[in-house]
Order: sequence, then structure tokens, then C-alpha cells
Amino acid sequence: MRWSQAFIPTLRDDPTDAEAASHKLLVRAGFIRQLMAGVYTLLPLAYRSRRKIQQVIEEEIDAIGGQEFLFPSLHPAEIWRKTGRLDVMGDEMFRLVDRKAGEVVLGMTHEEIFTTIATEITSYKQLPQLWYQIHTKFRDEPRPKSGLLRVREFTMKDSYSFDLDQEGLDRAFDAHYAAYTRIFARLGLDAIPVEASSGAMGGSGSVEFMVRAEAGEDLVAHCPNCDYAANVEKAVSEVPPITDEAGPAAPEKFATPGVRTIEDLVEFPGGAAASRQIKTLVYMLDGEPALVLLRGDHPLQEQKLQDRTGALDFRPAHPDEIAELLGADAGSLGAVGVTGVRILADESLRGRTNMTTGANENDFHLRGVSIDRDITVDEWFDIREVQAGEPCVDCGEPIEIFRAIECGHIFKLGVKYSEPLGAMVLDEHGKTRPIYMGSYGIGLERNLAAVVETHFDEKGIAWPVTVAPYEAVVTVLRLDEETLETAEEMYGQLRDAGIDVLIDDRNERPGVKFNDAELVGIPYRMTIGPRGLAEDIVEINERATGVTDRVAVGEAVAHLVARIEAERR
RNA sequence: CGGGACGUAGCGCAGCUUGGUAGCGCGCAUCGUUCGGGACGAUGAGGUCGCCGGUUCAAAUCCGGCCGUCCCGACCA
Repeated sequence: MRWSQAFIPTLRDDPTDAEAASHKLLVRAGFIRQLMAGVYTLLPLAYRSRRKIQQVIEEEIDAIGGQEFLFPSLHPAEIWRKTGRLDVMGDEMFRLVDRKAGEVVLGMTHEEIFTTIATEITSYKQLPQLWYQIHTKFRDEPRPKSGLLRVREFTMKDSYSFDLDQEGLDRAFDAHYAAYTRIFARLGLDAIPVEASSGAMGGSGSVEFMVRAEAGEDLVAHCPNCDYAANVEKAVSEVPPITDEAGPAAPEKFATPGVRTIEDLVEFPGGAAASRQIKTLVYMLDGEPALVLLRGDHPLQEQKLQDRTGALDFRPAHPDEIAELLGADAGSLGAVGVTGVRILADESLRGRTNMTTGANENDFHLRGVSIDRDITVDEWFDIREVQAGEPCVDCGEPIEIFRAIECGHIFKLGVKYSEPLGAMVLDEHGKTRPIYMGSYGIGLERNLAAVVETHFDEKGIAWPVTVAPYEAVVTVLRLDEETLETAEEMYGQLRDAGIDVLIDDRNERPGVKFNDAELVGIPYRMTIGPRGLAEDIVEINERATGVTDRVAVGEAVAHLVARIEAERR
């Protein structure tokens, strides 16, 4: 490709509305343009990179036995109704009505649709099967952001495994785990597998592949010592035991004027340390109020609460709902003596005595509260969010918490979809059994953005060869006859050698060409100018390191081809 | 959904307080001089000032409504 003819609209300024590095750079370097909130056009450079990611994924999924399909994006709402997910997905699902008033949805994932085809599997002899596609997903995200990191229309590789039993599913899951590890490595991503919440997908277990990045929207708890890693939505840590005094025979009410927060009560004379307080939160779970109890210094992890309770509709209660329920405002709430309301408590409160909590009367608290004696806890859960520095459950070392991008997610689904949709087989004893399923997803554009998030500097993007839109650019410094002729010769030879190469034949000054090549992030630049040619040399510059080698004209192509091929993987 | 901000040329912005000819930088076009790290000069093209309505002799500017976009919190590849 000739740069003079290529549509590579680079910009001098960062777009104002971009925050994330990948967002700024992909716009500025001419890879993407926004069409509307969370919807982007991939310009030729981005499309080339995405195709390379796609190629890597196809190779690795094919290598574990994947068969590639292409499923529709338009789905009848009815299929989603059968598994109950028409409601679960809520407003995140794009819905439309066709001319015959039929309810139609746009696919946001494809468990139901793949399973519909899988009903044609009738015998255990046909198992296992591993099916996948690389296609568009639509999700009406409440808040698209950060360029390609979180969008409403995107490309996903989604695969689905079909096995006779749990052991088969485990094997398919492990095969994907290994394939994903290879995929991310080839893309130049340092992806950490972490335990994750399964959310709306359901099933028995899931692993997310997380890439550490400032622009990431997930928090990962990680132990640097033993490599324990989990999404904070799932992560656990040790809670050092606390020895309480027995306390009084019954709770004692005391006045706490103006005390509204845990911190206020810590400071208040006659108050209590945060670890000796009971925090009382009110949540509406599917329309029903529930008290949620935690230690004063422990934050609630809402995803855990949602996972444990299975609530679909889920929100903190409004102030008026709280007042009506408990007769006091947030800041003076407690669970002592409360009946007729579901009370959920975090495990760390078990057996605690002599605690302090709100009295359900504004400006009053109770001290000397013993959980078992004074509060009717209906359900005990692990619902607290782990904090950096807490001891690792496996080795006791302090855990760290960092931001990360979820680049892939693999799920053990079990029979959640096969049973309601009737994907059954006869086993070797002639018995009807539901197929065990897994599902496995990688968002292509998000991975593209994740590569940028981890491969850039002040000059622009620095693509790994495996994802770069072009592997090399031949930069022609002067368009005089001799220089141009040599450059064309090199360009032709590189193309013949199978290199994805651009020739920058624009009538621009060298600085413009250097800056554009560095902004776009092409891994190797062959610089050809009259000065070098006078000495029979060209320069080969590596974008990532900035290192420039002077190479004899006659050896330059072979030199560059060898380096690029070594990095293709 | 709750909170905050913004919408003026392809991109980045000023003008709005105090109503009266729509401006700057970059980019773009033509010509000339330049040419190993975003050149210089000359000439020029390009804007329904987000949309609808109101006030006014007159609205980018004042008022009302709507739409769009971004950012911060609750959701996911």
C-alpha cells in the first residue's frame, strides 16, 4: 500500500472527549471514528489489526478442535424467553418489532442460539462438539466509555462446548484455558487468569483473563507471593479474628447527636472502633427490602450480594423507603429487634459480641450488641469486598488490588441452557441426558484497545508485529529519482517476501513521515534517503525500542524479513 | 438510572457576561521557495453557530423545551 493513497487520517490533537490512552491514540492515529455513543467505525488500519487478531484466535480455537459457524444477529425473542434471559438481560438487550409485530432482539451473546442447533445432536457418539463464531454482538450498555473498551456494537469470538458429562466439560474448559493463554500471549498481552463471578451467564465456574491497565474497569485482587488472583466481585481474603468482651446482658441505647457515619461514631466519645461496629445497609432485592449487615470497616461487594441472593432487580433503597421500613434515616440504622424483614449478614460478623450499631431512632445507637443473641440473621454470606493489604487466604501474604481490562471470559455452564432448550442425547445405556455446555468469549475490539493500552509511549502506539496493521513502512525521505527507485525496489522485495508493508511516498517533509509512522505504531521502519544511499546503506528502525540499525542496501530486505518473521509467532 | 459538564469549519478552540458584519490555530487547495524529526510566503475554499420554539427592529449571544456527546458512581467481551 502507498501511504499517498491510503486513508490514514492522523490528527495533531487528542480528541477532547477521550480519556483512555487507547481511545486518544486510536482516534488520533486514524484507526477509528465514532458514529454515536458506543459505536465506532473501524477505519482500514483498525480493520487490518482486527483481522490479525481474528486470525490468531481462529488458529488457536481450530487447534483445539473448534468448528467455525456464522449465526444470525437477529433472534426471535421467544428463544430468549425459554431460558428466562429475556428478562434477565433487561434494557441491555436491543429489542425491535418486525412488520408482522413479531418480537425480535439483537444478539448480545449466543448460548440460546447455539443450543438451538445443538438440539440436533442426539447421541453421545456425536460428542464432544466445539463450535464457535466470530461475529457482531449488540449490547445497549448503560454507559459506553473509553473508546473501544466498552461499546454497544462489537465483534466477539464466542465458542460453545458440548459434552456428555461434567468431566467432558472440564476438559473442554481446560482446552479453552490453554488456548486463551496462547492467544493472549501471541497478541502481546500479559493476561492473568482470575476467578470471576458468572453474573447473568449462570453456571458453576468462570475464569476471566485480565490485562493490567489504568483504563481497565475491573479490579483484581492478586497475591504477589502465591499468585492467587480473583476479580474483587469474587475475591476472598483472611479476616484476622477479633476477640470481643462479653459485654452487657442486653444492648444499651445511648444518645449520639449528629452521628451519621461509621467514622463519626469512631470519633464520638463512647463510640466504637469501626471493626466493632455493625454497618446496616438497606437494599431492595426484586422489590423486597432486605437489611445487609457488615462490619463497620468492611465495604459491601454488590456483585457478591447479587450472586448469593440471585436477585434480578437490585438497588440500594431510597431514603423514604428506609424511613418507612425502620423509622429512622441512614446513619442510625440497625437490625436489633427487627422482624419481618429479610436480614443478610457477612460471615465476618459471626459470633461477634459487644458491638455497636444504630438504634433505628435518629441520633441514637446501641452498644453491647451480640449478634447471635440480639439479631435474627436469616442468611449468612460472604458479601464483603476485599481490601488491598489483607492477608491472602492461601498463603497469608498481603494481597494487592489493581485495575484491569477483561479480555476474555470462560464459563462452565453445565445444563443451564441445554435443559430448557431440550439439547439432550442418549447415552450408552439409552438414557436421555442433557448436554453439558461451556461458553467462552473474547471481544476483538476490546483486545485491540488492550494491546494499545499496554503498547504505547509519548510518540504514539507501538504495535507488536502480530497485531500491527502493517509490519513495516518504507519511509522515502526524498522523492528524487534514485531514492524513489531504490525505495520502490525494497518495497517490492518486502511485499514479495510476504511482509505487510507500506511505502510512505507522500510529498511530505521527513519529520511528518517519522511522526506519522510512530503515531500509527508500525513496528519497523526502513528509512531510505540520499545520505544513506551515498554510503550504500538504509536504516532499519524498531518502533518499540527506538533502536536504529544501519544496514547495507543489499542486505536490508533479508535482515528486516528475518526480524519480522521471528516476531510473528 | 443518580450527579457534573459540553455542543460554533475536517480537528482543537475563542466569541455569549453587555444582542447588531462569525473569528483564531492546525488541517485542506493553488503557486513559489524549501526538504534527515510536524517548513516559509502569497492567494483561496470551507460554518443550517446541535434542533424546535419564544422575546426583540435584530439572537451564536437572552428565555423555554428537546436531542446529542463526554466525565464521575451502580453493569460486561
